[in-house]
Amino acid sequence: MARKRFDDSNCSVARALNEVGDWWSLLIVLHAMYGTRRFVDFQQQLGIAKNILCDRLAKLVDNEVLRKVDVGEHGSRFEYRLTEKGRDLFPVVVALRQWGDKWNPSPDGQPLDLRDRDSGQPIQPVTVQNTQGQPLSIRDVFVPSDEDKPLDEAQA
Amino acid sequence: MARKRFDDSNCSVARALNEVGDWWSLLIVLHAMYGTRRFVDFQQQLGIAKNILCDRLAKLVDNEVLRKVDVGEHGSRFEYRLTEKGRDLFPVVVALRQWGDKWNPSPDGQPLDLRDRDSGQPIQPVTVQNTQGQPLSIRDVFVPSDEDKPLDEAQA
DNA sequence: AAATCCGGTTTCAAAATGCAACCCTATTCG
DNA sequence: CGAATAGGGTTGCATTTTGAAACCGGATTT
Repeated sequence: MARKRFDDSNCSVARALNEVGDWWSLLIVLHAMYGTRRFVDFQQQLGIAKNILCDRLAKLVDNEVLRKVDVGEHGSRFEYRLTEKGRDLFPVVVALRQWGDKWNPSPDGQPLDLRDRDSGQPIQPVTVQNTQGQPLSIRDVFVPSDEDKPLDEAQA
Repeated sequence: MARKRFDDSNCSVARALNEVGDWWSLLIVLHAMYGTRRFVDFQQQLGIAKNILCDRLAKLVDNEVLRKVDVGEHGSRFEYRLTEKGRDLFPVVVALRQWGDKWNPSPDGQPLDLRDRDSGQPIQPVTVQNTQGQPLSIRDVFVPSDEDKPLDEAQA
């Protein structure tokens, strides 16, 4: 049968994965962040089948992660641009990239080097932080709950 | 034909997605972070088919995101526990969850409330930051490169 | 002894995917 | 002008992946 969907799930991670959780969508968003905007460019850079690319772009547009803009210059030209919602995936993409760099470094061995445009300094590792800006591991946090139930049951 | 794989890709996001980029793997990791450890519990909480769960758990173990521990208490019992590599996905999961909460809030309307165990205060939104701890948007960063080539071509 | 739990494997139909071949509109090349 | 090419898709079809449910085998509870 079909892949299970989570539209109605009350877990926001599941709902998020429903929009950008398949193999291609997040890579498309990543490339969009690096400046790719046109159909053919996505296709060539990703090596994705055209029908799948069509489908994913349409879904991302439906989900308002991308906007399809008719740039009527030369015949039918369109650009797929990130919306604010799409740009808001920046921390997710960077965190995932840093994780990949750390645990599956590329043979070529050049990790992501993103720099602050103002200072020219590299960015910091993406972390979960408390109000003081101190990094928190999963063991440093808890889910508050009326009945003080364990974490196992406080989620979805 | 089959889904394309990125094992050999020189893009660490692609490699990361190869390990946790399918529909179920990241949800499994999420539940593991909330404390789920046993096969049946994953199965019931996620509503995943058993054969798929087997496959995903095995892959996560292969990729050293989970460790399979034989807790020989009652017959054949195993626990799947996060490794350090798996725990290191914490910022990714939290960032994704915050994104989901922000842009696709649940009907029930209760966003993630994770709190610092020490202070009891809610955690901050996960952001990309410069060395001073200031949040950076995608427009605030650049990829340094020898030829100063545009971002479009500096990626993979 | 019978029923149940745990962790799987097997079977089989229904999707999702990838490749290649088309299509239509424009633009450029000779 | 006519032909070739580029952009952005759609269609067909074979290969995989997925999901539901059935089955399995050891151990445990009843």
